[in-house]
Amino acid sequence: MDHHDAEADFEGLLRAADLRVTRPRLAVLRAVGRQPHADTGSVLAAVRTEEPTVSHQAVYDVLGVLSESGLVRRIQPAGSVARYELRVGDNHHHVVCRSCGTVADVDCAVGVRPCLHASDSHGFVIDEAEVTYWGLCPACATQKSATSN
Amino acid sequence: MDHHDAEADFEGLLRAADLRVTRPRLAVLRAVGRQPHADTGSVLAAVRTEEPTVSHQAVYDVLGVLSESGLVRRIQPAGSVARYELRVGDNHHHVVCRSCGTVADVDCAVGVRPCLHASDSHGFVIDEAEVTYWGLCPACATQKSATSN
DNA sequence: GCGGAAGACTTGACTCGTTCAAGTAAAGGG
DNA sequence: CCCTTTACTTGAACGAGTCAAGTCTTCCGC
Repeated sequence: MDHHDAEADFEGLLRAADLRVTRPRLAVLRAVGRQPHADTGSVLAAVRTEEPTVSHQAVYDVLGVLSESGLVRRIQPAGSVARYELRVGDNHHHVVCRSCGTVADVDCAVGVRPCLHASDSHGFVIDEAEVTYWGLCPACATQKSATSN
Repeated sequence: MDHHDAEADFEGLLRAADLRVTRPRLAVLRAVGRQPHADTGSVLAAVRTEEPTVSHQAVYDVLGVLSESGLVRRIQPAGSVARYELRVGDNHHHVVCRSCGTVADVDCAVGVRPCLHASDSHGFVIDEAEVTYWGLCPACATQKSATSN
């Protein structure tokens, strides 16, 4: 038991996923954990505060393998670049601000995965239902109503 | 009543939306109607079969204003370029093939708009719930199971 | 601990969907 | 039919993401 009780055991997660433990991977996991819904650029910047020599290609590669392995989740709302989060496996959803692009988590209203079944799926084999709510975040909503006064 | 009974009255739709009626706009509407879920490049190609001199910028502009006016709907599944469809206002959803990217329509399981309500929306003012189902299309599904034999 | 093979990272060029900017052409109200 | 508004053309630019070649690390087996 070390002094990082509150932090996830990223090294263990990587080993459990049969992935090599490297400084860039640990730094990316910490960065995504610290800043949920960060885009690649933000992750890169955050990583470089701890590991200044990490290349942008490494961050793309790492985010790619972590996504494939299910250690991070990649989301990409229309009109946005790819964003990443550590919260995986609970099938939660997202609400996106149409004005500023801010993303927030929304718990699944149904709770089972996939949490919706399509009425007619055209023969597709469906494994996930992704829900994106669109609207205005509190800040943009008050701003808009103030402007229209 | 002209000889195009089966076709939508695109000119009327444009006028109703307070948009000028132009040859590029009519051609884009026809193209999107013919080929639902087409990306910008396909729309451009289709438009040029009728109007060979239309620029690619014009297609971007037209798709932009038609989307804003609600005459076409823009979707952008993660990892895909923007796609467009004429079917608007019925809040239907989409199923996307993880393997080949094919998109198909799925009727809304609930039927009201927004068809889901978030349990805790963090103060966001939500106006739409967009559902994307992920899986494999019939062709890719049979291909995969054949390969793994 | 140590060596070697598999895999990760660095560097730098490049692709391509999309946007920007300036000038020309067309729509449609008066 | 003219004039103003707004669309469209042309051509350059942007930026997220990818590709490719070479170097460095990880970690397994000894």
